[in-house]
Amino acid sequence: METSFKKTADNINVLIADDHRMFIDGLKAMLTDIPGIKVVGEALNGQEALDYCEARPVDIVIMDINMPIMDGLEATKRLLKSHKSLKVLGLSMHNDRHYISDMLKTGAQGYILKNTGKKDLVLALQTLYSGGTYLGEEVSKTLLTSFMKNPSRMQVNEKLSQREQEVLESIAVGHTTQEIAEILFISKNTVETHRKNLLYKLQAKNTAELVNNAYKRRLIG
Amino acid sequence: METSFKKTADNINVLIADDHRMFIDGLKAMLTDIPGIKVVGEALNGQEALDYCEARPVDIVIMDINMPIMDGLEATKRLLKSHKSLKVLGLSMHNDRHYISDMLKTGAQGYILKNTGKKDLVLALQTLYSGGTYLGEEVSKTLLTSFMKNPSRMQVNEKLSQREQEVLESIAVGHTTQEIAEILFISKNTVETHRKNLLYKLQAKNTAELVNNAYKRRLIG
DNA sequence: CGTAAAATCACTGTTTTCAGGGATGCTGTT
DNA sequence: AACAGCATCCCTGAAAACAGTGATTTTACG
Repeated sequence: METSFKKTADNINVLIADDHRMFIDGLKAMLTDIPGIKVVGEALNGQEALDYCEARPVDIVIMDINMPIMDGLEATKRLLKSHKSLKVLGLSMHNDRHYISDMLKTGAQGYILKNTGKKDLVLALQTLYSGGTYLGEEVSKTLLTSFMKNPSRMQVNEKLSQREQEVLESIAVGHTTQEIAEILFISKNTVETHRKNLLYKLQAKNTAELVNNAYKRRLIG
Repeated sequence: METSFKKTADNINVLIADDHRMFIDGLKAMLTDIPGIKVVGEALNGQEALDYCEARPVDIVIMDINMPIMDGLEATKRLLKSHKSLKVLGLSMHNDRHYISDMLKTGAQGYILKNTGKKDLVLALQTLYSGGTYLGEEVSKTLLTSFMKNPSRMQVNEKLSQREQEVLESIAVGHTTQEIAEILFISKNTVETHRKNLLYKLQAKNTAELVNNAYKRRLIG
């Protein structure tokens, strides 16, 4: 339970994590004249976001998903583990089912697209701060149509193992099974097994579709 | 001095074209306090940028490459055809050789990444306004290393024919040569020839790399 | 400690891709 | 008329991918 005393007069301390500095600067400039919201820091990758939150109090992290060093998903997971009261507002340019559900599964309380306007951004921050969940309009639609289409199938085989990921990337750059075997110091047979599992997990019937689906699900790119 | 006031027309009239409204707002906020630069308008796609430039005088267009309706390349081409004195500053998050060279070939006088800071952005705008060309530091590096690696080959085979494009897309979604032949009502041999030419043009050694490279060059996706 | 998931390896046989030639007709341009 | 580019078609042989099974070892976790 929260205290009976609401701290409405207090500023919401916001940390922006995005690898595009221009975007950070823009957001900061955009939020300066919003009363009740204060951008207290910025981070160019997940690791920096973690470091910052260790050092200073933060209410909400606006978290980009695609970042170098440590991406937004991993950063969110770790952040929420150590800072229970922290809120994370997922931010991405991709209105993609996998993106959104990954972020929400990880514990983010909100998800907005980069084409969101100032108004909705502020609304999202306020909603999260008061304990709610915010999804942009387009995002909600995507999630809904996604649920409609999916008769509960094909949910199990979502994540790839470490090894599968490595094989996938190697396939994508054009290596043959034999070459991959040599690169990873394993048998050709093993690579074929991984390839087989990849085809199944990504519902592809050959390498071409495999790479294509991997791009669509942002497993590579 | 001729007049007590310098011509305020010294202001650089900037139009921002980007499909992410949040980014536009951010940029605008970021440039408001820069003397000599004035953001006079915004466009969410290439078509809007064209329309705006027809209606009002613009010095520089900050042009995102990936936009719906009409992308930055096409918009730049058309803009420069009708407005000779206009400058275009290419903007993208991709530090990719093909992106950069496409944009420059189209006639853009500058190219910066979305992780550019305010300082460099202003510098870029001023450089372009005074007739120069501006490339960000990372961008220059990419271009240089690209030239180093490329002993002048592989420039000719840039564009795909209509048929090749169709075959490429069909390959990407997982169809086999035989299936594509049936879909396009042509012989299997013909499809194989197209596939062969695609592999050559995209410098790939198999379908996996083909799809991968096609994504990188934005031929599909 | 048991179990499940991941990673490893193996074999067989069919299908597909890939490399390498060569050939024709139809465009539009010079 | 000559030329380049595109689309179409054909053939062969080697290499790789794919389908279908089965099995062992390692690792992670409750």
